[in-house]
Amino acid sequence: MRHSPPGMQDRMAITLKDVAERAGVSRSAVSRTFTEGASVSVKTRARVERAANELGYSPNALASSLTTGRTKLIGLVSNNFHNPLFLEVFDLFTRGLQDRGLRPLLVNLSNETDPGNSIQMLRQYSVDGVIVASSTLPPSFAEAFKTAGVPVVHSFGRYATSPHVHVVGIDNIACGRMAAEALIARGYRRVAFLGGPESATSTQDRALGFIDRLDSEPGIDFSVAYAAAYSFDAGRVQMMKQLMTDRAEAYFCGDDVIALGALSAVQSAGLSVPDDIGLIGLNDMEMAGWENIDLTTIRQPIREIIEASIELVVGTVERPDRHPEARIFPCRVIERATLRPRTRSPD
Amino acid sequence: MRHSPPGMQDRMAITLKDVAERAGVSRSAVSRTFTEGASVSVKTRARVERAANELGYSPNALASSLTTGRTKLIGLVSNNFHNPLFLEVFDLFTRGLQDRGLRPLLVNLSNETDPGNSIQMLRQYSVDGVIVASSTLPPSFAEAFKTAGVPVVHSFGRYATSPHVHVVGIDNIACGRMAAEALIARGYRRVAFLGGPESATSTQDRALGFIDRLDSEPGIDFSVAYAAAYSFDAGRVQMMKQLMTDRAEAYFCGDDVIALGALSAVQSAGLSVPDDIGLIGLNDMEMAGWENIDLTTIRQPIREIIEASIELVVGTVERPDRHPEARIFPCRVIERATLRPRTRSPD
DNA sequence: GTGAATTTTGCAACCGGTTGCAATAATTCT
DNA sequence: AGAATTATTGCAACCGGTTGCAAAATTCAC
Repeated sequence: MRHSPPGMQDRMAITLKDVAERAGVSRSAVSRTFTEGASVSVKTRARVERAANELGYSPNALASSLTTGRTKLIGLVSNNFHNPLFLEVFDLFTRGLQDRGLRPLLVNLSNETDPGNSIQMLRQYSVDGVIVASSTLPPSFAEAFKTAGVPVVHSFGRYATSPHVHVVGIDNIACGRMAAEALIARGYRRVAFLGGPESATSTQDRALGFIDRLDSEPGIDFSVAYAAAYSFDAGRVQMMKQLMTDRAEAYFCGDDVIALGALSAVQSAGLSVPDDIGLIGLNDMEMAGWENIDLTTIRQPIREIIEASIELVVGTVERPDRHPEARIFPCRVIERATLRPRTRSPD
Repeated sequence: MRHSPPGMQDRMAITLKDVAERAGVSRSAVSRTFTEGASVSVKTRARVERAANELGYSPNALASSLTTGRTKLIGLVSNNFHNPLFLEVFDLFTRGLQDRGLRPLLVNLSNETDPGNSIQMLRQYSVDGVIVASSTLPPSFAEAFKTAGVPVVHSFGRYATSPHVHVVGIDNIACGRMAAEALIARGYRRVAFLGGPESATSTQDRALGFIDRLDSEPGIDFSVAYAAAYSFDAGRVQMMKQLMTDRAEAYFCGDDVIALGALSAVQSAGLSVPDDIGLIGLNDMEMAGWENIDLTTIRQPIREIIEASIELVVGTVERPDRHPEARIFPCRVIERATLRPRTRSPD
């Protein structure tokens, strides 16, 4: 009664040995049948495959990882679970990894800021590599993985001239300049940066570039403010404050989701965009293109960034001593409806 | 030169044996030190822990799974990577699982519809259990896991009176009725259902309930339409069509994200909400509360659903023969600004 | 201090695979 | 056909842990 009746899926899984016995071959033969490029005659292979099918066998990836040293597990760690952009990011990462036969082990470090725990747990699971997908974590976070001997890529990380780990992303300083440029070209004279959290390197760099470009432009007034997080609420709250105090003609928001929050604040205040206030975001997330939002923004090529990240992590798994690399992708302004038209033609 | 200098992290990981040698005890002793409730004297434990710290040892979870039969890996499978609600869902799932020492292995089946591959791969990785988080997959999908002997919970799945697998979610039929009720109470006489994909059980049930309630209400005209997906674009496109043909006074949208698409279409057409057209969504995703959206909607208690799902999958891992259960959580209307005020008081 | 009861410990086998190596079988060449 | 070469196969050890069992060490009771 307890022992499953014939034909019924048994509780415990079928193993190599079962297949070997059924096919009348050694366990090695079975193993070889399922290993790419191993030496098996067509005859045995056929026999094994038949037996395997009849039994419904599929090899245990974890057991084999023990000897091969590869789990095909990739840690995907992020702390961005409130920015809708990251749904797209997770979509692309999971698909991209799956397409290469890799499995994402998702780590949410919304609370944590210390890499220690994540590193420990990801090592326990012998992940082949790790992708840190976050622009709000410091470079040291990703570096800690490297120090621990885990191949790592920091996606959306800070571009350093001599990086310690692989970084894939954009040149945030250049983006800041680009935003300044866009505002100048539209004749705005009083502008401001409405950034994400000040501690994020991405925010810092965007501010840097923005300020740098404006400094070299005579007759422009500008200010800088930071939202508490890359989130709608934080953007809205911060924009509310701006509206009460020193209101600018146009804002460069450090992220689309902050721009959306700002937009909401502006509308609540009974002002209109772009007539009263201009807004430009950064990212070009899906929602930015929605017709009732229609946000002018700087597009960050996330598909390319994610593809490159995966490629890089795979490469590093194969050659762990590979020299750290920074892959930076160009951004460009997407013209929509939250800035007034250009008054100057492009340079 | 090749062999790492003392003090430096060696390429290959530290194993049980290394620790045992250093501590001068047997491998069993080390294993026991790291196993909850095993018999070790305080003295050996101390010795082992010291050695382990010095070497930076942490046990290999995969190797131990081989004998314990538990990986603490939970497959989290979904096909909803375009509905912002699911970023919240993933956030809550990953956090909830992590808090219990479980690791989510994320599976994106945006393309796939056949459970075969996912089942195979999740079995290869010996996941302890699987959570299918989707309202657009048929019950048979989750059942296939069960048939394969994998503990499974279907979150956001269809409520069946005699379920074959654990289901956690809401009573979609009741929600449909609730929506109808809300529209009736506000005096709308020409109403419509603007659902998600017709193949999704959630859509079907919401339609069912909606129609059922309206059928029993004299003097109400209603129609039914379906968007191609649970996405903004699909909602917008479908609403455009509605506006060209038989326009209703108010729409029950099968999901918030569809409601947002519809809202966009309405606004593009130069109409206003709720003056010209009323909208009620379903889910109450974060964005629905954003002040410039302010969508009236039916709240689905996702925190509770996710908590229950995790609890249920954990329970099923412990007792695989546990009787399938349906946990249904109540929903309620969240009053915001996309329906005109009630004309009747609540019953 | 002695014997019994209880803890702690190590041995060895096992979890489900992989792989170097030597033995065997199948081909190829002369 | 026989020797030389090449392809296939099984054995046995190993990957990094766990665990039943019996031996050794402690603790307890008297």
